[in-house]
Amino acid sequence: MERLIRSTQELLWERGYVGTSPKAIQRAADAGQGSMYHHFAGKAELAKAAIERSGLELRAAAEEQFEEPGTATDRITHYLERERDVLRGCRIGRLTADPDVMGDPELRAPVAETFAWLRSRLAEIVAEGKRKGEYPDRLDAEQTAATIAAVLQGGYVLARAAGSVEPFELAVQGLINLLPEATK
Amino acid sequence: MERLIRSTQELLWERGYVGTSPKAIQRAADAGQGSMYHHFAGKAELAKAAIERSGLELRAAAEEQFEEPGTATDRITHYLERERDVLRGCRIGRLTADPDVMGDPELRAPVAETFAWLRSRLAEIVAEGKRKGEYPDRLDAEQTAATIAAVLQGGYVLARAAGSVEPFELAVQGLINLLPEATK
DNA sequence: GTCTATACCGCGATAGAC
DNA sequence: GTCTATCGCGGTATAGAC
Repeated sequence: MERLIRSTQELLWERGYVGTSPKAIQRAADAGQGSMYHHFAGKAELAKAAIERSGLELRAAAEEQFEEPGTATDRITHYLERERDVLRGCRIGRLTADPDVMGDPELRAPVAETFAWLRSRLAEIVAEGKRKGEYPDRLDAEQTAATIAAVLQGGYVLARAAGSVEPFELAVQGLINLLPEATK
Repeated sequence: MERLIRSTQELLWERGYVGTSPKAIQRAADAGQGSMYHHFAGKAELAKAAIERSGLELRAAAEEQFEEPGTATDRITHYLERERDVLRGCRIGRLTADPDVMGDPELRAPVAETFAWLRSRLAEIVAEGKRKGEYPDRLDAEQTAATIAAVLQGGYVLARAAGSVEPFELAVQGLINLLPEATK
């Protein structure tokens, strides 16, 4: 049952919801048909569990960087430059392309919540940077937070399109260079 | 045949490659089975034509903004703020999530080329801004170009996740505010 | 060129045995 | 709880008539 969820997470990441069949999940989890349908009502319910799990993991991984000591830019930079499996893309952001996920409120909710959390967490950090004089007052925390999150998500897209991590790294460095710096 | 391509473009945009069946295309194009397979060897070939077409259209639409008069920031801002069907996402960027597209060199090529073009075109504009003294020398044109493209692609992702254009608009404004300004 | 018929396969789920 | 059998449906393609 744990294996079913983990396998579903992997397959959703790689192939999305539409591209993932119950049979493929069972194969990957080394579980039988009966087992899967005993624990979960169907594909959607299993996907829901997997997406929620992935959302929690994303938050935990991000929070690790956010809690690092240092200035706001330090923490944001840590987060942006964290080691990532860039060419696999974002497990959550990916689902945004899936009409069956976006069309089902149960599946969509964890996706929406994950990004809502991420943006508000980033906004807190930017706001703190403003309070401490690291950033000018005119910098809008919500806007900047959205920009940071977007660069990551878009970086994945560009990298996958190019088949190379380069565009991702360029985009991230480009953003870091644009962030206001008190020290320069 | 023209209708087949157009319908495929629409369906790929909405449902992706995996989620689009030949039958659905035929329905949308009001064409028969035989007609489709007469003109195209199969789903992949038709998709290739549709993706190439969408790539050309994306380039044409972007070039329209890039050719506007004004400073580099003006032109970039025009491009970023152009009216878009944000919640539908990017027709090309979307395909990046599709393993069957990324796995087929024929289908992947037009996706890769479109973004390669976009980034190099944006880099030219940034470079011109540097030459004209609008941007400082230390601004890296390729990095900044990647950042701009990423904000758009990521903005779509965030907007779709939220079910609202707001995050897209925040991300775009956040980026514009981060761009160096000679006039302020 | 376009139509209809046909084929084979895998999807997603249910049923009932063990 | 897990297994196997079975089901109806749609995906993707081919064949041959018109």
